[in-house]
Amino acid sequence: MLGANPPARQDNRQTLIDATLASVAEIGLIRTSVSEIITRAGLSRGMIHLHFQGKDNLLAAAAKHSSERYYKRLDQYLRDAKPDPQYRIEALIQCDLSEDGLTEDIVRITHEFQAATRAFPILAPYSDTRDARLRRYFEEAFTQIMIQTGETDPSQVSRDITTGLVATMEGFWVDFLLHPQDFDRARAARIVFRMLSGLLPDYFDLNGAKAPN
Amino acid sequence: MLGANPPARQDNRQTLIDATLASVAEIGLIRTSVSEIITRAGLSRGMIHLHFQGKDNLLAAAAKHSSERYYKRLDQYLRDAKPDPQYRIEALIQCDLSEDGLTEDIVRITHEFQAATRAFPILAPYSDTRDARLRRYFEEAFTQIMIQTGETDPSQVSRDITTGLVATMEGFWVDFLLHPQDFDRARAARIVFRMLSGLLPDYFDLNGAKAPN
DNA sequence: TACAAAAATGGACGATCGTCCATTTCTGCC
DNA sequence: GGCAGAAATGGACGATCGTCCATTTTTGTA
Repeated sequence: MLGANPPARQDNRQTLIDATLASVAEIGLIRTSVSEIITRAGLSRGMIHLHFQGKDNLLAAAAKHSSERYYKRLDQYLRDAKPDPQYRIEALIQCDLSEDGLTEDIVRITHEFQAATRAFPILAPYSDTRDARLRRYFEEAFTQIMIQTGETDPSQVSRDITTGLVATMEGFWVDFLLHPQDFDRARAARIVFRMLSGLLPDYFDLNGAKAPN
Repeated sequence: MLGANPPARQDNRQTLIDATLASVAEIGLIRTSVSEIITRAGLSRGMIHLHFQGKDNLLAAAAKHSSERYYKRLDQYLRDAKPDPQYRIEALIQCDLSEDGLTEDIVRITHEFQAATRAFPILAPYSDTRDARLRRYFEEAFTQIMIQTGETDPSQVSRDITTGLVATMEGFWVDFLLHPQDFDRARAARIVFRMLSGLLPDYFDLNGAKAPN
């Protein structure tokens, strides 16, 4: 029957995606087999073929879901931030280091998919979107600041600062991945703001964004 | 016979390690099977068991070899650097961004092993040694600088700057991994030195280390 | 040259992989 | 209640996985 129980169909689809992400986070992509996924999902083998036509498409859907979940959090932090660019920048940094944005599961999943791009080219579109979106938001905000400061080449300087900042945030994720128990979110934020206050002392101090004098 | 042809034995051992690293770089750890390795090495299946008792040990040996290769380059750059801490720091940065230190193969291998730590716990000791050694060298040099500047808490500040710098370098590696063709080594170095010159303007400018005034 | 030990070979093994499909179960309408 | 048709099942399939070992080849010494 057309449209018969579409919610249930979507439920099982999502259950498979959730089980895949849970498995990737817990035992890694290498050990995430079809059997492992369907066991975690509590469904039968055929479901993967029915919903995704194969394992690769399921992995892609899982990567996409993980990526979109990250976007949503980022946009939510931006909506809650003051409109001035330095506060938007602070919001992005805090989001990327927050307890709900940077979890062991999330950072593991992100890095597993990043590393697996070579073996599963289908994952490529979702493997660096974190960087891409974060970069765009940062760059827009820094360009606003550079225009305010009367910088002669606002575009180049904002691109440089953005690249450095994104790299630093990415590096903190790797740091967290390798040493989750030693990682200090507040210290990481302080370090980032120390760096920014060195570059833009009128807009940042060690505690974060500040109102221009 | 005891000691019979030990060079050849070591040759085949190293051939297996090289083949493993080449496979990991080219097709990823997931697709790096025993068959793949022995085909690349031009040896027979049994050699892995003979030399390494199993695939896991071979992977660990490959990770170790890759890690030690990184050390050697780092130490060579340090030996060639001027003794002042800012020049040592510059040397470490240049090493980590150089054309022989940061290649597509190396960065892929590094990230594959990092991500695989969960599936192969035996790889853990070699997965974050890059960070560890780089961190130690940086911190020693920054501490020297902080003592020179009369900083009240040289240890804490140098640790913070080191953590931020290592994170940034790590992030550039991820950046290079995802976009090797777009990556600009000189620009990456400039960005790092821009960051450092903001923090320590007496020791760095946009071009790198400078002699204190 | 003959011999013993190490090195190297490559096929066999059971386990597990991902895919596929014949079958059963479920669901909403006539 | 009967009937499509979709949803879901789970076993079968060939391929490939990593391991292991009986056998052959190579090597250095006696």
